[in-house]
Amino acid sequence: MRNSFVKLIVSNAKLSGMTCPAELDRFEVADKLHSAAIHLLRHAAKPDAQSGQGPARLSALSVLVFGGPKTLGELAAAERVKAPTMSRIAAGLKRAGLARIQKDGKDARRIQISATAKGERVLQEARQRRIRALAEALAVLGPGELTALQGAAEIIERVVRERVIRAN
Amino acid sequence: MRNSFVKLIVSNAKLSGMTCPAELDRFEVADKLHSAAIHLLRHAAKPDAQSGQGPARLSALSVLVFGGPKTLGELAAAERVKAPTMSRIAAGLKRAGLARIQKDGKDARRIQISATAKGERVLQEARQRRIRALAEALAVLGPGELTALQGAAEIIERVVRERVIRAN
DNA sequence: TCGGATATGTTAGCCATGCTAACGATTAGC
DNA sequence: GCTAATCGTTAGCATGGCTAACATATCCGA
Repeated sequence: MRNSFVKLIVSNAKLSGMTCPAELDRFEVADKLHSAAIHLLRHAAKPDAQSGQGPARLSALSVLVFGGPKTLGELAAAERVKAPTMSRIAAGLKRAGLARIQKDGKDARRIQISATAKGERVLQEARQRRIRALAEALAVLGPGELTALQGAAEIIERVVRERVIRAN
Repeated sequence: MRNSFVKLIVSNAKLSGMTCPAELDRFEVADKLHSAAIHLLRHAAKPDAQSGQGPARLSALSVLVFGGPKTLGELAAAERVKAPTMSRIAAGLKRAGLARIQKDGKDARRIQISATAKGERVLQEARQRRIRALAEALAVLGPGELTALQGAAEIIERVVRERVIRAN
């Protein structure tokens, strides 16, 4: 999936249709952000391989660890994935001993998926490795730059959340 | 792959070992950035599906369009992917008429991969859709927030680039 | 110059992750 | 109670990562 979209102001201008300066800026910022996000995630993803689990499983496991037990449908929705995909991910987590699957007492169609102690440990270790790798990279920054990044992260979350809500 | 690592200050403190406030901040910022990057890319990736090409192909194609013709090895290195993987991606691009593959005159082992006119068009359209989706999301922001995001993107690029160089 | 080492791609085959279609079982609702 | 909706699974397809093993081609040292 690895990427490297070169940032060309020229092509941004072409894309935006040269409408106005504000428009141009948005496109430029969007392009830079996209590239930065790709590079940041590529950097952060490296340590995850050590866990022996794929990204989909780690991600689903994190939902279970931080969000508590979920039915398959809930987990699929949380991960924005279709039910068959999550069915397979859950089976993989169970096979690896990271999650348990129990019947729902009230609705026999449903299943309850929850993280095991081993699952919690594996997730925390993977998370620790990933965040530590990023945090080490951030160690070269001063407090002002850290604050800028934190603010940017919050802006991004807000913007994306608004879009998602509008889309639904 | 979809993710949603919940940000818990408590667990950050646990991860950092409670060494000092600056350490804690780095972990917190790292976690927020990671989450924001995932959500941003998830948002930006949606329009790409319209192109009918997978992300790996689009990404490799962008390298060809913006970086010019490449040998398979060069393209694999640019995408941080092994040769067999890029071999298959290149075959897919050729099959879709987005790239051409020519023999290298000087070294018969090598091949030259380059984007076709159709490839350029398809990439620009996909890129346009993707960046436009992001730019629309950014439309709710004021100039100060845009500037903050741009600065953050530059900081991220700098930090990650330094790490990559150091790792090599 | 020749022959082994190195470099470059390809093929085969594994696994993980996404999807849709089709199905089985269960529950809800009229 | 019968029909329709819901929930999960299975089967099958495509993409995209990997390693191992291979075929060529080039390089380099004896």
